[in-house]
Amino acid sequence: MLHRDYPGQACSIARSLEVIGERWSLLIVRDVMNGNRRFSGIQASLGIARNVLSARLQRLIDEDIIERRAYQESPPRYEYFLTEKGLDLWPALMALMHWGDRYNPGPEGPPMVVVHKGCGGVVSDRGICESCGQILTARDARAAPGPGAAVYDGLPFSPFAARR
Amino acid sequence: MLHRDYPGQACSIARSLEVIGERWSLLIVRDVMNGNRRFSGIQASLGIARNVLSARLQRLIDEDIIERRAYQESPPRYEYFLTEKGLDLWPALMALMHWGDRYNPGPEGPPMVVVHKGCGGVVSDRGICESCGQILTARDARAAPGPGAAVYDGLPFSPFAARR
DNA sequence: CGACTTGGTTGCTTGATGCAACCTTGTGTG
DNA sequence: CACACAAGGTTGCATCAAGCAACCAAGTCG
Repeated sequence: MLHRDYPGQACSIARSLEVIGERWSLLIVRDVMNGNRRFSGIQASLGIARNVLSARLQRLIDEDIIERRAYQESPPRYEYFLTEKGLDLWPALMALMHWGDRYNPGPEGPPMVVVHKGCGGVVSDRGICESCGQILTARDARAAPGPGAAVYDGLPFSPFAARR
Repeated sequence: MLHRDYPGQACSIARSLEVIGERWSLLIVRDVMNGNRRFSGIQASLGIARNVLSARLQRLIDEDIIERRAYQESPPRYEYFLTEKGLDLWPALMALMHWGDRYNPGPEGPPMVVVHKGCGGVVSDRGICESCGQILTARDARAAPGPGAAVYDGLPFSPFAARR
C-alpha cells in the first residue's frame, strides 16, 4: 500500500519497511500472534477502519506473512494465522515492545510481558529467556498481562491462547 | 505526525509505533546511526522530500531520539546525532534487517552486514556476535557493505564511520 | 558579481486513511 | 414466518498527510 518504493535503497531495513513499516501492519501481526485471529476481533482491538483492515490483511496475505483459513463454510467465516515468515517478525516485535516499555512506559509498568513457555522466565528485548538463557522464537513464548495491564480501558484482555 | 493515536492501546508495541512506526523515521535513524548526519546527506540517501525530512527530524528531536548540534556557526550548519534512546533502537533495526535479508534478499545477498567492532564477528538478528557470543549494543557494532552492496545504484556507500 | 552550498519553508496536488452506510449469507427468537 | 443480529466484508465521501517544485537566506568560491 506504499505508493512509492524506496528508490536506490539496497538496505534490508528499507525492504522490510516496504512490507510491514506502515501504520497498522505490525499491530495486526501482533494481534494475530497473540491469538486474535478474526476480522472483527482485530478490528475491535485496534480500532482500525474496516476497509483499511481488509486492505492490510490482503497485503499481508499477498506477502505471505499471514494465511487465511476458513473455519466454517456457509456462511464462509475465516481466521487468520501467521506463516513462518510472519512468526519470524517476533524478534522485531520483542525489540519494539521493550523499547516502548523502556521509554514510553505506562503509569503502572509494562502492559504486557512475554514469558518463555518452557520455563516461565521473562523474555528479554533480544528474545532471550532471562531465566534459562535460551534464544527463543515465537513458538517458544506467550504473552501475558503485565503490571500495567489494568490500565487497559474497558476492553477485556485479548485471548492470549497462543495456539501452538 | 500520526494524526490519530491508537486508542485503548496499552501495548508498548503500539506506543513505539506511534513514535517511529512511520514511513521514514526508522530509515532516518538508521542513516544517522550509520554516520550520515547531515540534512542533505540524509535527504539524498533516502530520496525523502525535504519538508517531510524536516518535519521528521523535528519530531525525532521532540521525542528525544535525535539530537541536533551545530558544527559551525555563520552560517549555522547542523549535524544530527542519536541520543541513548535513539541508539537503543538498534536491536529493532537488527531484527528488521535480518528479517529483510531472509525473506526479501537482494539478488547478490545482503547489501549490508553488521560486525562486532571488538572481534570482527558477524552480528545476528538478535544483536549477538556470532563469533564471541556477546550480546551487543549499537556502540559495539558497525555496518559494512555486504555481498549485495554492489547493487547499490550509483550512490556511493554512505560514510559508515559509526563515530563512537 | 554571479553561482553554488547548506538547511530549510511555503504552496499546490494527489493519494491514502477514517468514517459511515450498505451488502450478503446464514442463525436465533418470538 | 418475520425480524433482528452476526461475520466479513465493499463502496463512497471527506480530510489529512506526503510528494514535488519553487523559493529563501546566509555565507563562500571563482
